[in-house]
Amino acid sequence: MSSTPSNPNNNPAAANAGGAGGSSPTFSPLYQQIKALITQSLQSGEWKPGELIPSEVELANRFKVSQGTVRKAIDELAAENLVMRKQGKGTFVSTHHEARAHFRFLRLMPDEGVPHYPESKFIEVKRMRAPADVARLLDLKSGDAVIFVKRVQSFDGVPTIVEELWLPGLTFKGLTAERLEEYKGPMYGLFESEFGTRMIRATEKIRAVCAGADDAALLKITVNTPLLASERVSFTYGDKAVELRRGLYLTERHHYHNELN
Amino acid sequence: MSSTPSNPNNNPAAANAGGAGGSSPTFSPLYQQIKALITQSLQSGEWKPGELIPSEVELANRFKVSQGTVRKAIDELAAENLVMRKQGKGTFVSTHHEARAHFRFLRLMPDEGVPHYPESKFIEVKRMRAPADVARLLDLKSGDAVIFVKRVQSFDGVPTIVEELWLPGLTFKGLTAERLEEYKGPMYGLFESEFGTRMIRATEKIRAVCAGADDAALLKITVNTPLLASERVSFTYGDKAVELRRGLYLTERHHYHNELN
DNA sequence: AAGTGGTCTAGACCACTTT
DNA sequence: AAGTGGTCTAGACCACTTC
Repeated sequence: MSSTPSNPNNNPAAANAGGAGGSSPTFSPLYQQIKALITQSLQSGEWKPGELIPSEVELANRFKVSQGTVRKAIDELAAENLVMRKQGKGTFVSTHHEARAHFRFLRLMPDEGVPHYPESKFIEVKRMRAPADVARLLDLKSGDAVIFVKRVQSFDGVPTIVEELWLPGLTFKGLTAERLEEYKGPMYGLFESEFGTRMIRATEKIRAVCAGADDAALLKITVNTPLLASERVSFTYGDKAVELRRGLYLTERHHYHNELN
Repeated sequence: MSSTPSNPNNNPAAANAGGAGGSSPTFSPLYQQIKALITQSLQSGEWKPGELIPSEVELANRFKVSQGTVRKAIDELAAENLVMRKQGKGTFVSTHHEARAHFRFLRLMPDEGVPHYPESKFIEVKRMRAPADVARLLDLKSGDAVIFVKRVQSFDGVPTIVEELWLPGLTFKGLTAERLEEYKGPMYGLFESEFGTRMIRATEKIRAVCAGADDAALLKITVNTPLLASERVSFTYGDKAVELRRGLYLTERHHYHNELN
């Protein structure tokens, strides 16, 4: 009946994820499909951390959808910290080489003074076979190759954190103590630049423990000093676990900061 | 030049927050103004926790803006957990009387098994004058009346949490031990229903400490057992602090769970 | 001036819930 | 059938950045 030329939303299926059209029983909103396509380009490295991604208009043309649909997709990616929007300039792929990204994962704050990044001293870096518990958390098979890292971090020369890390050997092949020591800044920045693996999310379990003899020596504290113990599993795109990190935090001049929303 | 009748976005100032129009040097997007108006209605109790708020169409008519603008305002309120959308039914004011709300603030999870809410045993409830540190965190004057609460919480009969709370006496006038004891469920639910004060956000500082004699007795553990110590300040609308809570958590069969995004 | 993201509108249709 | 939120489009204009 309508004589107006408008014929919106014929859902041209222009942006399907490349599967066989029609046989898939699962449907999702267009903007979710667009979001998935953009995420794929991020994951594949088509657009690298720190780089500009195509403008909303260009993506809308490419995917044959309206700018508003692309916008909604990017809105969600921005909310998940995968990209950052800058008015007048464009949308950039998030990177760990930024002050603002550092404190998303470093939650230990000084009781007084401004937060800053600690210095690292590496105690041990070696290849080994994954123990059962590590393999389970990293979604590997027991005995698979992993890289083990142990380090102490200090704030203003005061040893405060002892950390042990396990990384999948396949993903981080070639990681050496020298490379770690010469790199300044968060490890996640190195992982992103050198190994193309970007941490985007993590879960953490925290408890209180007493310092053992070894850890007490490293932190220069007395045995049985109470410490925060954190077990963190980090994930990259596709919810793939790529790091297990167990840390002990001295909380005499620092605290773990959290926001409950 | 355009002959089309469309004259959108003349920004009719229909939805200004009631201030003197024109003299204010600060401008904000329309949807932010709408969001502020809706928040005011939430804060004033015009729409109470659990209730349905007016539909998007009705709010759009009321504020003389498009439905899309109201939608964007509500989108943000939903992201902040102030309201909950339910397709086909409407938008509801969030409430602490819900299973899904409980675990936003209770982060202590069992190492094994499904999370559930602990039972409370109240040790002490009294009115007192705010010590300096409490007053500072609650934005009161030192010596102002506060209500002090101390309780022990148990999971399956195992004492696990010792908590001390300080509440502004003015806001929580009439809070008694009896009322607390007969109430089942999270305190935030009681605060919301009985005192019209809804917690919407909190910040937390966490450290590791050793159990002292008193706390060890309450938790039935030995002195010097390591415990998680949490200091939480909770806020209601307008970033007003309304609770200080200091908790000690036994983390032998539980852990503090956190998601880093 | 041109390009980018940010806001706002108007209208269509869809999915879900209730009557 | 009517009402709600959810998706999608098309187009206008604004604010900011760069050329």
